[in-house]
Amino acid sequence: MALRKDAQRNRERLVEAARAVFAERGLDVALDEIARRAGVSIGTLYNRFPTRAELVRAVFADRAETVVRITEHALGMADPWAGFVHFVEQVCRMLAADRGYNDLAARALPQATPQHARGHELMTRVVERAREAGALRADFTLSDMAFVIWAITRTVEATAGVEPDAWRRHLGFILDGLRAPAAHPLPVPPLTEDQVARVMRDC
Amino acid sequence: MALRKDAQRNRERLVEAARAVFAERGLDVALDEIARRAGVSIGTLYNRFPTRAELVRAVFADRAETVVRITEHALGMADPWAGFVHFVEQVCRMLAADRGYNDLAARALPQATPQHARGHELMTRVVERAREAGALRADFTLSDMAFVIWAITRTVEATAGVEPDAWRRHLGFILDGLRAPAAHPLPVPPLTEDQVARVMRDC
DNA sequence: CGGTAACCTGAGGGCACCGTCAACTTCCGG
DNA sequence: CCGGAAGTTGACGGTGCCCTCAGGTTACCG
Repeated sequence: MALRKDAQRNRERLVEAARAVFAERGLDVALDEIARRAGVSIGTLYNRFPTRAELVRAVFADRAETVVRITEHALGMADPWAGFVHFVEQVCRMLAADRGYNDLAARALPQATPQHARGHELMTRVVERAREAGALRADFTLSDMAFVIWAITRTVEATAGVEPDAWRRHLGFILDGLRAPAAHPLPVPPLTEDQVARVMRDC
Repeated sequence: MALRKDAQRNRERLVEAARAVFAERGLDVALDEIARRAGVSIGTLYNRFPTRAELVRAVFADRAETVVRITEHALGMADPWAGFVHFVEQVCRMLAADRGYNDLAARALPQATPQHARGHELMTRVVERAREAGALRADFTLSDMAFVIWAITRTVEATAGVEPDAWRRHLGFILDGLRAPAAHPLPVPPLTEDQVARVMRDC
């Protein structure tokens, strides 16, 4: 059962307005501001998206695909380390460009979506390829990517208004710690898949 | 003009209650919960601390001194790098132990206080000593400490409920990126003192 | 002991946001 | 063109927190 034509149009307007408002004000804006910006009543917003999470999911659905494209490009690069760096840099660029996406990543990381499985698999490949080439330190696991993203997320939050490129410096330090020759023994094992899932579930 | 005896007692109760509540629930708890926990009315809380920031300052005033002690201990260590690591580790331990302090560091870092000047000077010495010994990378500045703190802050926030020691692993990666031999050219200059100040002022 | 200034109290108005729903409007198939 | 299903509207009650202030209470000085 498809949506009626006007309902479909309103839905698109809402997503578009939400995209803009989330991007500039973050994920916690009042919903009625989004409705107003979409030229639609607050009731309609709740009709289409009974919960804030559903609206967020609709707005950022395409991001998962973007991440997939980034990983594919990374895997196409000759140098595995360069591919890894490209991947991380591009994802961080997305964070810096959109306060809403930054908020999202700070809480739930890539968020489970249809493409999530594919993105997860490709990310794994990017990481493993760099590790097996001996460029990425051997004790780095996929779940450690969370640390990288979280870290940049906070720096973006803090510095966006003062020096929007500061995260690049921060990422420079991080990457230098991930190269194989830099590795020193770590005091604690990585988070398990299960723990990562639980962290994300706790919103 | 000193406070009346009962007022002084209430003040202490409030700070004590706030310390506990901030620690377990973060800096954004409702103020009336603190008043209730202190066995005092909300009006009294506002009498003593007209603004939330003043209460926060009172609660965490002693932390500045703790940081000073940590730096002094760090400077007493024979190995400059070990001193630097000790300093960073201890500060991060404080973040992990207190959700309120973690929140505070995420926003304003050490917060300007009386001891701030001394703490700032000692921190500078810890950093410079490690750098001049050739252990800490040469392009690391004091303002880059913000990245370290911010990063851990976020990881603590995300993982405190699932794996309270996860930050130690994250810090391991970070420290490996700060050793001199790990250094690769950074794409962007450090934040200036002025920029750091502005970041902190924006709450 | 007063008497006064300092202090405490907690009900209440304000505000911002949430989420609902009965009445109204629009679409669309027949 | 019409009837009903689908969709829209926005006022409204609910919630949680903020902050104030008039009236009652307590400490302290002489």
